[in-house]
Amino acid sequence: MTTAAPVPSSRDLPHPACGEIRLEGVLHALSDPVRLRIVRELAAAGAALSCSQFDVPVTKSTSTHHFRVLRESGVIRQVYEGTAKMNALRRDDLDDLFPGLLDSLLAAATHQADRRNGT
Amino acid sequence: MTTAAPVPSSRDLPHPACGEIRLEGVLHALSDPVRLRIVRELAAAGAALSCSQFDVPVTKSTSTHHFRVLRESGVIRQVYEGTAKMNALRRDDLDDLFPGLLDSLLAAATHQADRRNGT
DNA sequence: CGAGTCGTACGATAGGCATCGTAGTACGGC
DNA sequence: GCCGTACTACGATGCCTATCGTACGACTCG
Repeated sequence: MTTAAPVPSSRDLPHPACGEIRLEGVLHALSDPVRLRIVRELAAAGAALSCSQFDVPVTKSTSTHHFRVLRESGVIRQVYEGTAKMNALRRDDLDDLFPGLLDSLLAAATHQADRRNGT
Repeated sequence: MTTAAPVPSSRDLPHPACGEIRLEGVLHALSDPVRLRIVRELAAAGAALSCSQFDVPVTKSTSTHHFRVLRESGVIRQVYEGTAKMNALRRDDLDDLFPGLLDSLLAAATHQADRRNGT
């Protein structure tokens, strides 16, 4: 099981409540190519991933920055698990707030990537 | 009639071709509250509007800037008609490139506005 | 032609932000 | 206790951008 053995490791991170998530913030978060890529990998994985498992073309400190932007805008949820920091899409919250938006965005990103890959 | 007598008035404006429209650019354009508001008004109107018909809380020169960002990102199309500059959503192009995205975005914006208005 | 309206161009300004490097903290294993 | 790993915090830097005011160009109407 994935949701029943947290042991959340004392360190906690601030997340916006559902009511605090702003559409503009989500769009801004996803308008950066690096962050869009992170979200796409996260959606493709369908599960939480540690920061180091992502394939992004920036240094660690920059990627820390991007993960924070994603968390503070409400796109992902971050939880420490030992030395690793696990990242998960807030799909349920986003689907509740903005029905269909996340799927459209992911589909659009895939569509665009396919087109640029020459079909 | 409104759609059959162009006489485009010599002044032409550069627009990105469909293939040049980037998802990141569209999201960035819509991540600004002023521009999101413009797009919502445009979608609600369902027709082209002149710049001065929008209710935005910025000066003219700033609104010129926002309209240009929207045009250069591929979200709207701008055409001169006499002294007025008509703005129209590129709904067909966007729907073709990113199916369902625009509708999800507009629905999300409306949903959020309703929630903040206290239903 | 002259005046008024609509929108632009340009410069200035202030703030935001993506990026990096370095130094440091938290945790797990030996 | 010590070391390695994972990630963070902080400061610096350079770019982008949202905002404005002012001066100007394009067009319409009298």
